[in-house]
Amino acid sequence: MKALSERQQQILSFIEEFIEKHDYPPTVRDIQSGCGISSTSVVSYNLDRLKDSGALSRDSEVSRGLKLAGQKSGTAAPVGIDTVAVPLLGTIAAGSPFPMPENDTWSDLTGQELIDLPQAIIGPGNNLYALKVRGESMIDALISDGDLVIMEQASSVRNGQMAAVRIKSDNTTTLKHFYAEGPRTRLEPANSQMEAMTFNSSDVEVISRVIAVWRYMG
Amino acid sequence: MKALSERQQQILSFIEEFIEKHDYPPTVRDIQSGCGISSTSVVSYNLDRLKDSGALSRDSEVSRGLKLAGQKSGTAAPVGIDTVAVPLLGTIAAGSPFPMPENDTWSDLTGQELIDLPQAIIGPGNNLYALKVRGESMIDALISDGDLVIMEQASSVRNGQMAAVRIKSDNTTTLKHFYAEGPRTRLEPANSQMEAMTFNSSDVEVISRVIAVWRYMG
DNA sequence: GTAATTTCCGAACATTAGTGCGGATGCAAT
DNA sequence: ATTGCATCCGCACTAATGTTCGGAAATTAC
Repeated sequence: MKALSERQQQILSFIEEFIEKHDYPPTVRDIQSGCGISSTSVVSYNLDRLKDSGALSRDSEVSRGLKLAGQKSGTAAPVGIDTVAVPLLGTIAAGSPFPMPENDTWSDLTGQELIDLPQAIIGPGNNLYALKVRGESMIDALISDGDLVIMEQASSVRNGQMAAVRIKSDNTTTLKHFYAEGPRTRLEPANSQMEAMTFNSSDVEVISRVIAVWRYMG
Repeated sequence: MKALSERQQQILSFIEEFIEKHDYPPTVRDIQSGCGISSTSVVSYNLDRLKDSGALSRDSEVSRGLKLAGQKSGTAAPVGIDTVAVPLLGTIAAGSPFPMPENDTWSDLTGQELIDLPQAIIGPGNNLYALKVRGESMIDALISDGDLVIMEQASSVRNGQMAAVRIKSDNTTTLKHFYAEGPRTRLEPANSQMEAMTFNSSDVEVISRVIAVWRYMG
């Protein structure tokens, strides 16, 4: 098999980088400008060559219809791990309204930041999102300023799980361990040195389940 | 709490299947026919909703400019992110000797559990390792039972950083914020409601720098 | 009930994007 | 030189694709 030309190598690695960055393949014209090529037909030509050589597969007449084949031998392919992209929806601070995925206030977030986390440490979970903690208002949940809280949208949780719950009568939201005990609901801080509180179950609304906490101090 | 509509769920799972099958996201019209929708504008409308809810991110005016959030990224697509493999060296509990990387030869990590973490959230760092916390002995460092502590081997740290330090006279090891103040060294709990302690600097030995804490509650 | 909101429809419209073609350029073998 | 081949150029053409808008239908709120 004929070796790939310099241009083809260039295009190939551009495609790779592009996919890594955007999660979808580039268009012919993306490649054109990205590789400093003066005509789309040159890209088209080289893509055909790359397809012939088996370096990628291509769906005709389909925009971005590119699929990279396995890495060429010699380049040490980093072992890909399953990751989950979690959107960082904003910050949570004492007194501020608790951000929720469907909250309109956050709807027009442009360039929503996504945090990639390994599936292995996140576990299963569907509507995940992350919030950055501001202030020390959740110190009794062992969560401090700057922490990143990973949450899962949920309207109910099992006993013992930590959740973001809203006390309707206070209109306050806190993170506590949740225990439904019939008509009453007990909320227990993570710091067991502090006392639990109980409320009427109808006064407690579960907003989200806390999946994990990430604290970075580097 | 408002959940995604049936149609939005349908679209979401179609996108997921499509990416799994093709390695690139679908077009608006792919979704239209795939979900039996009679107008592209309906798809457009619901995609905007899904974007608002954070279920996906979208590049405007870009064909197939979709990226799922909170879902597994396509399995076939090697969208590798930079990861760091951190060895889990053991557990740390009150009273037990503090495990150190010196105890294990770095080259012989067979059988050691490795934890993959994205480089992006770990930051730089050389001799990283992880310890699992057992017990509540570090509650005053805002670290509780089951937490995973990411550490970097270091014999000195900057003031204010959290470190694993050994008090030689006690032969105890704790995690505290470290402040070198000349002949004396002050160790401050993360929980600022608790009091700091000072020791003779010669009595304090820095073992490791605390990089991050991961608490999983799912 | 009415009103407000959400969702859907249909049909354009405006870009975006893949393809084709004639002709150049460069290079190596003849 | 001349041929053959691979690559590149510019341009146009067509298909693919995202967007918009008025209005209808369904749903929810009051």
